Amino acid sequence: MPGNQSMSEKKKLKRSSILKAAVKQFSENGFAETTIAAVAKEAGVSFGTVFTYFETKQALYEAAILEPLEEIKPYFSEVNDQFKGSPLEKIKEMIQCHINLFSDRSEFLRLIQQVLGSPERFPALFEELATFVNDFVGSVIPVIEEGQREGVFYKESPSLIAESYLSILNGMRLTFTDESTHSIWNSLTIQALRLFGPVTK
Amino acid sequence: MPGNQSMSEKKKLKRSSILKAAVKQFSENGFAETTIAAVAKEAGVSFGTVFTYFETKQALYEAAILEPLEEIKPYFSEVNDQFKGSPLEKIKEMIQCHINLFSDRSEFLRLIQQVLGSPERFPALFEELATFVNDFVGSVIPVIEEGQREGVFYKESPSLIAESYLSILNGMRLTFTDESTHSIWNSLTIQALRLFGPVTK
Amino acid sequence: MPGNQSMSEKKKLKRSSILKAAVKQFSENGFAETTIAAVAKEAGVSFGTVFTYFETKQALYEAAILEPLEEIKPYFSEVNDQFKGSPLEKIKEMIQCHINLFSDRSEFLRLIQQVLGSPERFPALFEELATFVNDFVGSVIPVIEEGQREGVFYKESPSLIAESYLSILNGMRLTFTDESTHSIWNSLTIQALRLFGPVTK
Amino acid sequence: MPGNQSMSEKKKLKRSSILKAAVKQFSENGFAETTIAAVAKEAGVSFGTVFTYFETKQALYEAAILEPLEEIKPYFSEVNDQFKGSPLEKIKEMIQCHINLFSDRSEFLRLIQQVLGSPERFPALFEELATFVNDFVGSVIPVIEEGQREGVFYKESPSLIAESYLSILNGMRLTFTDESTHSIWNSLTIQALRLFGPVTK
DNA sequence: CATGAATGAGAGTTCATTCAT
DNA sequence: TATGAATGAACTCTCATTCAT
Repeated sequence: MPGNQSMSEKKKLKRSSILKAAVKQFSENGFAETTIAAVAKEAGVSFGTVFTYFETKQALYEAAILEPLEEIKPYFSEVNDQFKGSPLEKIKEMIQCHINLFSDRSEFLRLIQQVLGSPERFPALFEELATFVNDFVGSVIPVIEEGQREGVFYKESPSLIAESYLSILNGMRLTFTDESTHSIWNSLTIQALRLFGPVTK
Repeated sequence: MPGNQSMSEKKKLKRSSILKAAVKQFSENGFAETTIAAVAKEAGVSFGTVFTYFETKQALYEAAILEPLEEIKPYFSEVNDQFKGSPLEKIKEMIQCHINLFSDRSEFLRLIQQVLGSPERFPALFEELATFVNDFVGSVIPVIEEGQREGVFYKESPSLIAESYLSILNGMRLTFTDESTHSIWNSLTIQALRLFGPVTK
Repeated sequence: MPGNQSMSEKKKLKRSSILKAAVKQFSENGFAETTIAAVAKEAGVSFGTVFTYFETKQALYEAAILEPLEEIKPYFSEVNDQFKGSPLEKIKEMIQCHINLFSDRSEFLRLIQQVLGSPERFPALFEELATFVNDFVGSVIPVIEEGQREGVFYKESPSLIAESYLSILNGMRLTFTDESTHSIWNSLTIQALRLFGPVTK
Repeated sequence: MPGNQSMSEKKKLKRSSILKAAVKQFSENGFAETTIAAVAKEAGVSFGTVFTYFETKQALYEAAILEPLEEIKPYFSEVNDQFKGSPLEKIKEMIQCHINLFSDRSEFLRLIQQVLGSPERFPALFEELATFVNDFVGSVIPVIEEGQREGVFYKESPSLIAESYLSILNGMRLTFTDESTHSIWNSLTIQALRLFGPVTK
């Protein structure tokens, strides 16, 4: 029955508008200082409706983090396959891609940093992020090693390089709060690249 | 009168034990999910006593950030004077110093990151931190410029170098949560240095 | 839909039962010594429900005063029109009417006196009452003046007469706390009347 | 020893300055919303000192009412003896005296009205005031009766006359908040007198 | 399914009172 | 005696969650 179909569509839309509102509110005000009522208002529904789609506030918070995380994951996996060219070119492309991501999705990244900053408070989410980090590190190491064999990357522990790269990504989101200016983000690319190898130009 | 002296001593001790407890609790649980009662318990006083020393929870939070910030400030100012040797040596020393600081004072740094992550929520504190960042950048730029003239640092915008350095410092605190292992922190020094210039060894 | 109607009915009933309880509690214990919990208990609801209908304790207090004041207003306006006969008969009737009101609604009148006794504490409410007084005085003056022309009322400033009449009304509520005995209230009518003119019998 | 003497003097002064401050604060803010700290500040002492002179807040409140009441009592007793002339003259003088008292001591009278308005809250004080009222009524009745025999006062229950007189006194304090203008208070004298008998001029 | 009234646990804050100095 | 730091009872208000409509 097409009626069912369209109703299901409607419901999905409503659910995702709530989730979007949740990302916004949680990222601005944190878990505790975000009220379900504020999320509902932002999403244009009554607060009772939020509970129709998400059992508890905690569940909403987890969904607001885990679902966007799934969207982001592809950009951090299969590094060797999805980017093309020499190791240096692959990493350059990857950084460009990540920087774009980070400059666009500042709200979601604030959420990530809330979790990273409160491991005891959100253990399950933190674990999920740790796995994400490990997967990325595992995925990028082969590229780094190849670059090292080619002599273009520092002879440094590949995992350390990968982790310092994640550090600067995260740190940039804290340091450059005025997200908009893409020019700055672009010029950060080369700084990130310098964690991998000496890049003069 | 020595009585006055010792009473004032006692009071200062109590105040600082409350402040220390506040740093711990706020850093673990954030502003909203930290209760005054928990701080009081941690400090070994009744919750009423907390209000003897700090007018409101907000004031306690601000003190927990601003007072340690004052202690930290010297390490981020007068870079050119307080570190010795060539520009490369100065920066190396500076990084070593900052990394030690960051690895030791993880609680306080979490607080900083809470503020950086919620500029709208804590505008006054955020402004304070922005000033701190600007002062540091202003203080380190001459050293970078000298290193650039010597040809050991990248010909990159000095302020961009300085800010990317702060980014990696901040980001490291998020990425390496298990603070203890100093060995990791040490090996991060070289990665930070590589934001300034090509460092092979 | 009758369902809507009845729900709205139910809510109005609950709201007014809370308001009634508030009048009782506030009049007995004053603003500060009345707890929302006590009002809720008296009204047979949980204290959270009180906040569903009144935003703050202060708002509840204001409603407890202003809403009954609206009910009372008609008895103090259009004096010339609503009471019949000669000026003396009009005033006599009016006093009778007011005395009945005052002897019946002692709780509400205590609230009024709390506000009159704390103008700095409740400035908005006080202003409202001042307006009420002025309106009454303005409304009764023509009747007094007519009585003066007829020679049955004292040749005294009409507004002074009106205000002294309000004074005795208010004062009676303080002096005769054991409200019940209507006989006393009745015999007070003549005393009030004597503020207007010489009444022998 | 004169030292003792003067210390005792000093103490009495301090006690009375606290009491004076208490009358002011309690009359403005009521019992519950007056803090000991505010009284202490007004009196220029530390709040600990207040407890040196008055055991509890309640005791301070009672003293703030009962001690001025003692000062006032003489003006409400022995009416027949302390005022001179015919009954009409006596009553006229008495009213003048009371009106002066009421217009001068508005703070204290607000306290009285707080107690009259909350008999359940301050039963002991209320009882004290009831006795005061009874004593006054008993003291003034003979004068009224004499005036009635002379034919200048209404043939009305003397106690009712006395009580309605107290009512108007009390009510005036509520109605005329802007205490200062003595002219108004003076013109109120005649209105009060009209509760006793017909007074044309 | 959507709504929002009802509930009450929980938190910040105030302040009388105690008591060591 | 004077002081003010320490304490904790008590109160207002918020808000997640439930559930009847």
